[in-house]
Amino acid sequence: MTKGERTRRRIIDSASELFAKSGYLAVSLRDIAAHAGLTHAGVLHHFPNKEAMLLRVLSRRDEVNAPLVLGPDVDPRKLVDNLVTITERNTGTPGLVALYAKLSVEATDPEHPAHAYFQGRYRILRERLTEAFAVLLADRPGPSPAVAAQQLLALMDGLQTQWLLDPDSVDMRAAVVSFTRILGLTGPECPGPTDQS
Amino acid sequence: MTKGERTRRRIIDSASELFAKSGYLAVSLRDIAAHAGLTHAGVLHHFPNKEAMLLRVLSRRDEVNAPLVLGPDVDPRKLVDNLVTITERNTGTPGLVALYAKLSVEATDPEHPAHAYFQGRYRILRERLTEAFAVLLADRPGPSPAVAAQQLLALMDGLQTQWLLDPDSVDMRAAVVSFTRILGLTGPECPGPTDQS
DNA sequence: GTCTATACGGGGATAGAC
DNA sequence: GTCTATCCCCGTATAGAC
Repeated sequence: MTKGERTRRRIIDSASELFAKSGYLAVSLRDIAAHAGLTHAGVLHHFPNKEAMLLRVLSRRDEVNAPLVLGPDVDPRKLVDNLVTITERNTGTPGLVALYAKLSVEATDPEHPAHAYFQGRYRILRERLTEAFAVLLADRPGPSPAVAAQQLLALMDGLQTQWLLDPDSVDMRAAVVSFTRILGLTGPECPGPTDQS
Repeated sequence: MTKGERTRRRIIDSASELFAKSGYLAVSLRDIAAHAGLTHAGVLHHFPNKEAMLLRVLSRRDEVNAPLVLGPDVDPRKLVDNLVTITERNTGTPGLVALYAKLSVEATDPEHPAHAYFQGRYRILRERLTEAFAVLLADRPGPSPAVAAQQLLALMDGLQTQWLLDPDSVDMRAAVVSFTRILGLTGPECPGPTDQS
């Protein structure tokens, strides 16, 4: 591992920690640089701009969550479980949840650097969920697998906004589990992995 | 109408237009001032700071939509219809949808000027929807009225993100109507006001 | 009351020395 | 690869012209 790679890693670790604690806007390049042990100009030698660092932080998180949903070997029932698990896990990292929520909406602007990234991300997620739901919902009344996929993704995103605004107002996990149950994606037996998390 | 009032109006019109196009953070006081035909210091004569302008823009839009949901004389069934109507209407004003979506997520930050505004907005909406659903869902299986309220609001918000990213990927109205139907808020008869919109 | 001119501290980004 | 110095823009504040 070269010196540059080590420095880049230090920078991203610092950015990740500071972003998660205080959000993207409240943290300056000078803050990150100081935390990583160099000047803000030094940081910008390794990343073209602040936003590129943010995207790097987020994509590193995707490397953790993506296999739970997009992996080749997750069967439909397990995929639904994993979505609940991700929702649970999100409850522990409000900083990162806020970052993702902010970026996905900002990226709504076609000129935004992350526009294509999020377009592709949602398209792939919808496709993957549609496939899984087609199996689980075969011949059930209610929405088509494609619509159910849109709905579940939208629900998860929208719940985050309400939860970030007022954490006590919403139980994200309960709302997601409840939705999978009315759709018929989950049996009424057990709400997921465990009830305590 | 005094000269001051006309200027204030011009400023808010400009701010509304620019915020809708680019979001709150990306638009500067100098941008707004130039669009309204004065200097940024002139703008700050009419509004104490940028935050006050934002809140003024938000409250002006609420004057249109709020009666459809929060009005004292909307009965439960009509309220559900109105939510579908708002969803339909949103399809025609992507700029305003983007503004609200961006702001509601930005405002997740406790330091954000509109934080309290959006906290209160969601709280009231949840309360109002919970009351209405309590009537419509009496003794039905599925989520409690409170959870159903959280879910429907979350669904509407999340659909907007997907729709703004890729308008052809999602039919917001269809997804909302479908959801009200599985909940049992709407009978299977008619999907709402009309099917063509 | 309405507005311009100007200044301050802090932000992201760039140029060029070392 | 990292620094210092610099640039321009931001929100905000004040002084003063009309």
